[in-house]
Amino acid sequence: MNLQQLRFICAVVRQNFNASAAADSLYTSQPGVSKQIQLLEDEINVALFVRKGKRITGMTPAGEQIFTFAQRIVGDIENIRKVGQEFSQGDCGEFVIATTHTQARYSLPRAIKTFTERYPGVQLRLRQGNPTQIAEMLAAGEADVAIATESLNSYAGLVALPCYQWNRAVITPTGHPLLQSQPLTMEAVAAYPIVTYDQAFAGRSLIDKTFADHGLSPNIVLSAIDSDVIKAYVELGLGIGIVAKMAYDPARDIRLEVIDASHLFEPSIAYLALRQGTYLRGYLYTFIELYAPHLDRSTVDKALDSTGASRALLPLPFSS
Amino acid sequence: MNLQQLRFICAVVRQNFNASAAADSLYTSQPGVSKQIQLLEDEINVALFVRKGKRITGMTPAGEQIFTFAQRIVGDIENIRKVGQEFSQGDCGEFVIATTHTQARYSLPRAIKTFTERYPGVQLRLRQGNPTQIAEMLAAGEADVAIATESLNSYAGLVALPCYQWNRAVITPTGHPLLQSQPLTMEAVAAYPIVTYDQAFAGRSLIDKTFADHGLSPNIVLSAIDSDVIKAYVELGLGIGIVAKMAYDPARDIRLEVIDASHLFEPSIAYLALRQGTYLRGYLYTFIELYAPHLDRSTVDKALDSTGASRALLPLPFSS
DNA sequence: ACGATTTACGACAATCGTAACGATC
DNA sequence: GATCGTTACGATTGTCGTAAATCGT
Repeated sequence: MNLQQLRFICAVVRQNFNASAAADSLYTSQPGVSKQIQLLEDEINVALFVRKGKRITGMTPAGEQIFTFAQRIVGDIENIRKVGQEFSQGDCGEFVIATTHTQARYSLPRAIKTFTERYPGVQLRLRQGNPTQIAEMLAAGEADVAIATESLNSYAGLVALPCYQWNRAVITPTGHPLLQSQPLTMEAVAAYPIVTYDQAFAGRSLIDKTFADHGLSPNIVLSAIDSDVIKAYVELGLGIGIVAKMAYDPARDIRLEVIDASHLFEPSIAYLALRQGTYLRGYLYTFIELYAPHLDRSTVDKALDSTGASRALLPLPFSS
Repeated sequence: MNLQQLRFICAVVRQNFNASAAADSLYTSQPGVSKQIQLLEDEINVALFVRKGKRITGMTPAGEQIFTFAQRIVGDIENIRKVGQEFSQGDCGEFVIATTHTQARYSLPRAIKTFTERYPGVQLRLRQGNPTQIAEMLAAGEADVAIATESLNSYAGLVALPCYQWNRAVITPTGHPLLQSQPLTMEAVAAYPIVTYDQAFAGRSLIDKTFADHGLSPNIVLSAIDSDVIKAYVELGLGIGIVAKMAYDPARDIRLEVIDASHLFEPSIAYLALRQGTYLRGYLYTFIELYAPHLDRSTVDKALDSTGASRALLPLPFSS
């Protein structure tokens, strides 16, 4: 048995039981992958994969059990590498944040600016995607942290930490009639065509739910994945926008006006997610605390090696 | 990086930083061990061991961190092997119980008899030792379970499950004057020379504490590690014995008489310990349930992957 | 001076990639 | 017929053990 064999198993599973794709993802030849897997199966005397003729279609029960261990092993190998870097290179390395446009554009810049100043040696990379992609990147080890509002807690093996609450605002072109209706009501909002986030983004599901709870069927004329696109179309007069309040910048958005909608929609919580059982480089703790000051090192550590049950025990983040 | 290197690290640590002993324990040459460790140190760019000249004396901080991961990896490798055996060989394999004489002689036989009948293919081995040795055997992977009354919970990485309560009895030669003093008191017991368990065995510490709490200084003329030796010396008239009640067998011990001492000493609890994070063969669950019926599979699983905090949540065992 | 670790070197084994083959959809 | 997995084989690499050198107690 050797590490390569375990890596191959994990890759084949991750690539939906496609050995060729697994070989590509590990920059090696496909026959090598097949052979090593067979060698391992011979050694432990159990078939790991279900084969239909020559095609791999799934896992045996034994394979599933072994896969969980193999996963943890390759994760630990990665951890060992990180410890090595931490002690040899100190504050150098690569740091990949998987996040959504909204977070990247509006909530992260301040923390990232301070971070890059403090750690000039750390190569910072932002990878954008929808919440599902983000969770997959994190789970696959392609990112060190994931930051988003939704669907980070559904993935097994990930731990989501609440970072901050945020509220929504309605944006309109200047001089829009909605600006007169104070206080703002759901009914008033629903009377106009709406531009807002795409499904599965930035709490869109909560927006839908709130309208539904009021018995309203809003006319969503356009949905987009990022606030800037939404703002652009609102400026064009396509409709009013519902966006994260933090996305409105009075200095820049001179052709838009904003109406606070905190009282209409429940606040959403942005989460920062980590893989369970990963070794965190020192600068990662610093970054997390810069981004969400209540998440200090010991809090993160506690959440990280708990089996997820303690998520509810985490301190509630401040409201903003 | 490869598995052998990680095995070597674990062995060197376990052998108190003696590379030669580590090599022996893994049936390989010592230069190979040194070389592989150096290669790994080069690869991750960090010294793992502190060397005084050419002698290995300890670990660096990085080494300690890496060691914990290496340990888990080699454990998981073992787990994978076990899964393989479980599915390929079914009810075959080796099963090592590390335990004390008292447990082996008096509490285990019934469960073991049923077990061996049900699993004729399983090679059962009993390894005796004092509680510390037992815990070490288990931690080192030389045993699958450990069963003892004391000091199994002190070891990190082990999970101790309460199995049953047991009480003590005083044994005397036939016709001993102590048999007249009913009910039995601590003072009456302390009036005679005593033969009982050795330090660190079978709740000896509790016996000492109980005497001390009564302000008594008993005359312990002999201490032994097993009940049979104690009984032999009591038969010879060396003194009265304090033993586990289950150690008295009215049919065999015809030259001895017994007085229940359950009201004098708090009951002790026998624990069954497992390594955290180990994969348990199916027959192991069966054995545990045979030995302690309240420890069914799901209870054991829960205790096994919790971080130890849930020990207190386990159901209290029945009294016997 | 002895025990323990590192260095050097040679034999062996394992892995990897290319190429060809067989099966499945 | 295109994709996917297995088999075959040669080149390379890496690992292991013996022997010798070096260091520290």
